Amino acid sequence: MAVSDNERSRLDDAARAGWLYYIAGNTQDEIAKKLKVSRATAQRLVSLCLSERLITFRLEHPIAACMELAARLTEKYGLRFCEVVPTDAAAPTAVAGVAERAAALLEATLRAEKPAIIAIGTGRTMRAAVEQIAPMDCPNHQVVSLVGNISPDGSASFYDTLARLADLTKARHYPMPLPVFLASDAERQQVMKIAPVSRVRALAEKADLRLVGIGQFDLNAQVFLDGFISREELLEMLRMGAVGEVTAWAMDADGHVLPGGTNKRLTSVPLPIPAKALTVGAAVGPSKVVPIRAALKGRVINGLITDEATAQALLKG
Amino acid sequence: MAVSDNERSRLDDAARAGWLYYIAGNTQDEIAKKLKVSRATAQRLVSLCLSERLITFRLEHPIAACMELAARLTEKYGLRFCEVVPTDAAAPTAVAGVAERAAALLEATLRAEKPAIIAIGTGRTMRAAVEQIAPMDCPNHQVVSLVGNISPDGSASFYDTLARLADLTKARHYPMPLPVFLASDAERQQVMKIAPVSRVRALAEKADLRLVGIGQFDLNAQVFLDGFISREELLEMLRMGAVGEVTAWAMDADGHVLPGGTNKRLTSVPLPIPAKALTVGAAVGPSKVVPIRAALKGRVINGLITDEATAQALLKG
DNA sequence: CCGTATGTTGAACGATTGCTCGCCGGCCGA
DNA sequence: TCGGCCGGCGAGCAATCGTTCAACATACGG
Repeated sequence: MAVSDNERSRLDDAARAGWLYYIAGNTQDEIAKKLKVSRATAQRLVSLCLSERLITFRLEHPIAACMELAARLTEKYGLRFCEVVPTDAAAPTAVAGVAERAAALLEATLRAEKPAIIAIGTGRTMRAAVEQIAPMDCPNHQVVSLVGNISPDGSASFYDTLARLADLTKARHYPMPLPVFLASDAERQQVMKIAPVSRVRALAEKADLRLVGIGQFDLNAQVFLDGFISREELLEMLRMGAVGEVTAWAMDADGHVLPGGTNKRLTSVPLPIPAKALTVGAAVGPSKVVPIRAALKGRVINGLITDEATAQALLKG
Repeated sequence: MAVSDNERSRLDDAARAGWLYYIAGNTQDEIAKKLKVSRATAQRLVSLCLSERLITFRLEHPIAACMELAARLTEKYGLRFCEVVPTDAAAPTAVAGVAERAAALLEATLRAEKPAIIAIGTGRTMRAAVEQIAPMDCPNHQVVSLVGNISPDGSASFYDTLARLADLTKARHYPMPLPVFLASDAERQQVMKIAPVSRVRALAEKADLRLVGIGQFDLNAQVFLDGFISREELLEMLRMGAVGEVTAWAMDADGHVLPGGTNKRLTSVPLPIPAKALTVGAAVGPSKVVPIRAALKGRVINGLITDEATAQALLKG
């Protein structure tokens, strides 16, 4: 209790420091005086406030060039939602920008009165997006996972996006209590029948918003790097034309979900084609251009969050 | 048109700069390189982004609301000190929160090198504040009472805030060795002259910090409930406009200390109007709103410790 | 065409900030 | 109980930032 009290008051102070710094525009020296701590501590508090995401930045101004790109993408692919953020030339694959927009989308949905069901995928971008969410109280909303949360070694300990999201928002959450891949189609058929799984799938299918990452499907495919599928399987999928994946469903260049290979033992919630509910993909970087284009062509997604450079590349194709 | 284009693109650049700075975490040097401008210009763009409110900060922490309220109260009433603590919805008149802050203020003052004189009032809040003080060794400081410490029945045995404070801090202490009320103005005049009393008053007038409770003045007035004044006197004071009290000095709604009635036989140290030394009032609860507002209006206090709900009510008036 | 008024720019410098390092006090295991 | 470990703290320093200033560009009126 004493620990959590300490913890509490430290975060309180961090929030105070952050408020004084970013909102009231005090210098760290002034903050130090006001909170009666050394300047070094004031600095630590401000930085704690940042790292604990007590404070978040939101850019309100639509940048013309980005708007333009978003409009053209919307037009070209008949999107229901599209946001383009500036590219950071020095770090063209940095997810901070799209993560921030994805977080904004999540927050907007969660802040709505009407109880919403939000389905979410996995990956670096989703993780970063959830990290950006400001703590809030949304017990009326439900968040559900589109992808199994158990890794090949049987642990559920790798970073759990859904749990973190639920933690921050107090929304009811429904993880998919399965390995991402099972051993065979037969095993999958069986498992799909068990109540907790079918319940999660049913919920996911009613989702008002699906937010997913988009992965490349090549020698750097995340499912391969993480050891979910073997090299042989990867190569077979590539032979079958796989270029990208959404919630681990491998797709070819036209966005058709491949009927065989590892897709046969994948437990992710199926992708309605064309996407019915608002389904937003978020990804940046040269290596994501082909997969994103595939997902767009195949109507796997009907919303997109990306950056300027990627948007430009998508429009060139 | 050229102007508005310029304007537009400048704001665009500002937004970009702000994005790169706050969201992507670039330094201004990096931004300067990316936008191909000098660092000075990059700085100007970031600062423009701020001043044009292209970017906003959102602090999602209960403390944020408190800070905001404190800032507004400080502004509205020209305060030198203001703290707002979260309201405990389950116990809107609980003094724990403000007591803790009041204790922190006392401790901060006592911890200072420079010998300080602290004058203190009475009441539930003061008592709770003193209870929160951590024992410390401050023989160089002096604490003095603003209110007599003898109750109507002649005993000095009721809870003695000052003695407890002195006990915890080892500070030299100067109680006011008088009944709170004497029988008449004449008697008061006489008693004021005796050395111990005038010494305490002289000391109190030099106090670096005055910390006082703020009381309502109605049928639940503490001075009435404790039997210091009669029902008839209370009613007379109410007819004269009394709404609240600070160190038992009855004030009207504008914070003017009433010239007659029970104030004529009150022994409390007079309230300099407007308050000169840092004079902090501490109070919480719906019934305290009117008295606090009076004290603020009348410049009886120039510092305040209260809670969110009370602060909100004060700002509405 | 010139001179002035206005505004923008980058260099420079002082202020502010972030970070590293050594120190201290509390906590845990021996 | 004692030593070692760990986390937090402040001193000090290097990086970063904010502002001033003089120079330069541009617009505009004479």
